[in-house]
Amino acid sequence: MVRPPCCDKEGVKKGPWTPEEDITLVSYIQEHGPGNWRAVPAKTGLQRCSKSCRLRWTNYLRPGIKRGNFTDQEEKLIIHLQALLGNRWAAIASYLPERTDNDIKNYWNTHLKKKLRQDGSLDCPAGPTGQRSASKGQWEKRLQTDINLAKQALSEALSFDPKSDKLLSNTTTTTSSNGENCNATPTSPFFALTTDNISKLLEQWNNKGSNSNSGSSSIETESSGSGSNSIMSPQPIDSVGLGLDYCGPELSMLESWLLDESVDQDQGELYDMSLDFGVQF
DNA sequence: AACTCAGGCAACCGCGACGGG
DNA sequence: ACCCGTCGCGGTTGCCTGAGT
Repeated sequence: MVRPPCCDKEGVKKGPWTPEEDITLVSYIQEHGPGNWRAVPAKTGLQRCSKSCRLRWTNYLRPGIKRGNFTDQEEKLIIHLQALLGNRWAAIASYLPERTDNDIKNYWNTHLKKKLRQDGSLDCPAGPTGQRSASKGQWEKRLQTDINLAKQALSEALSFDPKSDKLLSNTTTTTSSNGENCNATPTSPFFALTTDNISKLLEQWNNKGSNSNSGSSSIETESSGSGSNSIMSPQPIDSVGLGLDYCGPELSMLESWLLDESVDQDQGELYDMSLDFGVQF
């Protein structure tokens, strides 16, 4: 059975989004929250398929997306998570809540691949899938190496340096792609600033948000009317005043394991630090 | 100034997973 | 248990822009 493409209908627009379409989509999501993408084109009158709407929101319009250059720490984290997880960009993106999986994927394909190749550290397809041909012993050996590298990178990437790492400083609460609360640097280039209209629209949104969430500013979402979408309900985690809100998902078995191992290897400071950030294991 | 080419990025496509009926 | 609709993800494409000639 061949499934027809979802966007194969007549009258479904493709290609770059216009500022007007962005405004329409943002307005709708502001009112109803993200989700039920199937209904979005019908309810908004947008000549776009549901997938296109979702993609536009998650990759471009969603609050909290940080655009622009990747920091060294982000880069390190991506490199080693890629070594560990392979091309599971969504999983990798969950560690970088301000970046979209598409952004990370693009950055990997356009910058890091090249860089690693030049360094000679990308001599074979990265990730577990690229190592299937190796003998089991070799594969395990390499996997262990990758794991160790990933642990080290995670440790480095989570090291808090307020001077050098803007990612971790002076953050503002907003939301991540997975619906968890996260932060955007107020100074970072904002999303969808293609027109003043969008800027104004979002400003209004923010103002409305600040009415219901005291102490917040700049880019920030508000609770949706229904309250059914957690993505619209900022809940800052930062309780220690470090200026860092860990906004990714709760640490998975992977991180727990990595961090446990780090402790075993006399890297207890990472564990301590993570506790400082209010991260639960 | 005009043209070519390569890089970067937004968007699309297709497949698999998942949940409801 | 099965079917169908929807969503999410990863791979790929194609357009735009800036650098080089």
